[in-house]
Amino acid sequence: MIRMTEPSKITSVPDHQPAAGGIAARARASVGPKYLSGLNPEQREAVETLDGPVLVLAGAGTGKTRVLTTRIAHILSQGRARPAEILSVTFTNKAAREMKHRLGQMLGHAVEGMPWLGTFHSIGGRILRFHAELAQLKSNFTVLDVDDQVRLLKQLLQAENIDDKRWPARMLAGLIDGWKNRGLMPSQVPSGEAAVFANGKGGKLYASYQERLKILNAADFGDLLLENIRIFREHPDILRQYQQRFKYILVDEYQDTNVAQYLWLRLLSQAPAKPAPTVIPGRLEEPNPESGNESSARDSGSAPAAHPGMTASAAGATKNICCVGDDDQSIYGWRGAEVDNILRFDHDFPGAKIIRLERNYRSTGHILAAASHLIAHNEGRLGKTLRTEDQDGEKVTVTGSWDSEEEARGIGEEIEQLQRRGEKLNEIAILVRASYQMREFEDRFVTLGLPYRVIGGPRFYERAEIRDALAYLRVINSPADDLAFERIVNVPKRGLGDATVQMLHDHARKRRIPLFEAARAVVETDELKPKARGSLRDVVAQFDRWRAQREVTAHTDLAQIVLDESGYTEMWQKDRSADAAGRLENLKELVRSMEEFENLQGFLEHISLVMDREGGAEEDAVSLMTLHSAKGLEFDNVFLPGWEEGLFPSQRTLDEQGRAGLEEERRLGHVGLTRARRRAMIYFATNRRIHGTWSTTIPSRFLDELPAANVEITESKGGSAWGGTGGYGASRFDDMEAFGSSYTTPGWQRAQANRNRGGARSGGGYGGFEDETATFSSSSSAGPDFGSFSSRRRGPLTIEGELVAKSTGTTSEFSLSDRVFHQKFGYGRVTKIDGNKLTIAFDKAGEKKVVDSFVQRA
DNA sequence: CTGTGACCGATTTTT
DNA sequence: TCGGTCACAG
Repeated sequence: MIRMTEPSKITSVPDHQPAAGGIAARARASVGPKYLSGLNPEQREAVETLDGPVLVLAGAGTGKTRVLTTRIAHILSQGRARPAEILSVTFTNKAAREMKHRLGQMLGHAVEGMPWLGTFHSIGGRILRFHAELAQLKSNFTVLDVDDQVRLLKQLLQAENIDDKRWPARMLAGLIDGWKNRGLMPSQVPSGEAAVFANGKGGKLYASYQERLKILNAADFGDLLLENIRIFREHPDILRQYQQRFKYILVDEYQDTNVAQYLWLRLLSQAPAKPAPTVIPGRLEEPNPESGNESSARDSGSAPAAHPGMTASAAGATKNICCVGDDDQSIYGWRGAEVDNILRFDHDFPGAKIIRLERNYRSTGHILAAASHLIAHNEGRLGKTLRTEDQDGEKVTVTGSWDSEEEARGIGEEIEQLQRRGEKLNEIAILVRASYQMREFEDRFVTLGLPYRVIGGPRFYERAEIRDALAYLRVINSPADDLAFERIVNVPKRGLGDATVQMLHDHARKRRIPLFEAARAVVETDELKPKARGSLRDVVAQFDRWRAQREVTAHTDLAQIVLDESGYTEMWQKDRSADAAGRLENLKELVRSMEEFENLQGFLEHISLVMDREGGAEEDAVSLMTLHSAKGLEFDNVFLPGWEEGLFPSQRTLDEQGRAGLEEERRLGHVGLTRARRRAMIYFATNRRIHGTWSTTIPSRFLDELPAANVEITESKGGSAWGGTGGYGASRFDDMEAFGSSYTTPGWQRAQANRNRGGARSGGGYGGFEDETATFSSSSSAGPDFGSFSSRRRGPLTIEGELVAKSTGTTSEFSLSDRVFHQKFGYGRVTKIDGNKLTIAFDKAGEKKVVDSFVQRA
């Protein structure tokens, strides 16, 4: 492995000063090394606490990445480990790149020597390639994308004679993904859960899917970790090898880890077992969520002894693992992230040191106060109190408008106003809950001629043209890649439709050969009509030729040749649709990006893990994105439209996840607010068109949860706020008392009423928060005031019932055909049970899916 | 095998 | 309302 250049290269600035005494010398001085200066005491503690497990609770804008990178620099400069002995994982390629970049600035070019800095999946994939044969794979296995997965599952469904209308392949893909996220191999899936798909065939399908993957020499994303876990468990010697290698482990965004990632980390973070491998205790043995008692044990109080075996053998046996995260920013529960992981850290890693980073360097006082007060309504949290030494700044504004169109118009005007005041468009973002909200803004911006860019959306490697191109290359690289072959055999159109593919399948299965070889054989027979036979023969011949050329042509050139000769480029050139040009551009970009890799093989191995959305983003433009994709970003000015019940918090989340869902939505609100440096502007509309039909909405309950002292209710656009640009008649609002200076909208009133009812927890998902009216004096006193508020909230770290129930998949306490009552839908009868989700036939409201905590026995 | 109309169903997204 | 998927006709 590449050695770090020299310790003395470490500086806190990118320049290369000779640094006579070197870092080590300075480290011994009381001041400490230079890179530590400029850290606040908590940050510094997080960097310097090198031994044992550490959890850094890093609130929004508190310098989390800085801590992570400085910690690595510190480990290296102290000579604690060499670069190749540090495992550092992130979730996204973007985060990994950012860390590499920052490290590069601190260390010079030593980053080259950090081979284990990457995403969970890329590192898992890397490890899996080393031991592929232990997973019945070859080291050049393919990583499947979602399309491939679905296509494969469709075939399995057909083979099993299952109606893929009633039981869509996508749904099965989702289930399998969920199981893999939870670390479950086919045999470990709780039978109840395996049965929910296709009348009990779910588990069997999962098993045969895995078998097919091995035959295809392929792995899906979930396998990259799951197969690691399996290998580590079955081969303690291999595990030990990695445990010995990784002296330090760092994890970014720990609140987003799922069970599989947690298990993976747990395995790697145990100190290497010396004698016979001891069984690693606690959750490791039973990722099986059916043992739902675990949670209550965990919950029932102060007993770290809930993991008896672990405390015994793990005390002092856990290595140096440092997880950084923020429970208040956990917004990916719906895709398998376990807030539990972070909430339970000190149980899982006994003796863990917990460090809170609470000084925020991003937002002004009012914004921070609003965000803190909002999130304080959550119960399942570890509790942090963000503070700033910045000025109060402007209050968070809340603006109501008549409908979503009005809302878009108002925001458009406000943006123009900001622009006139000299704000950069790059410093303005609109964060929506759901992507369908974006359309209205796009329309408006197009009319205004306001440059904007949508962030998120389909990623580069998810685009059809990229996948097609990759499929061509995959078939060249591995002729047995049936999924890739199937994808492009008729792209561009060659008259080789379903019928032909079906017969190739039959052939291939009978002779146990890949589709490509089947095609070669079939061409020699007269089973196909002359036309199809001719095109198929051409295809086979073309691939043979490309494979031969591979030996003598650079891989980038080969790619270009393939795209041209296959007619793929031409297909898009002929295409008259608006995005055809962009697709051709993407193809060029793909070919260009291949240069970074040595050969086709290397390119294909990494591409599915590393490809990212395009960079671009040079010109000045407003950013439009979902709240989810805004995590990790910051802007001077942030617009938060659509704060209405049903949309935000999303009704669906509430229905499906109950209270845990509400808390996750609230965290989303917290994430949104904390994106803003100087101005946060919230909007709600009274009427919104959802799926085509207009409906009247009420303001989000989250508005009620904002502290009055830091919020200003403004009139909708064009009005007094900045002197009135006239233009549109603001008059419609003049009559509405709603937009005066106090909380008097119907929603507010309803909310007040509900709140006063108090206690009725299980009713509508509304908790009763007695201290609603707690006023936050503005933020000069923010520190102490927050402190007292939060410390009142920071009770025992128990997790609210549903949260646990949801994350551990316990089964419902209800049984089929129970008679139940629901606050909103009235009486009904349970017709289906899926974990804690019930399907209930209501007497009046019809059949609905609800979370069990929302109903009571009637 | 391909192009056209009916129909269903609608969050959030990374790897 | 809109867009994707599916059955059917050519």
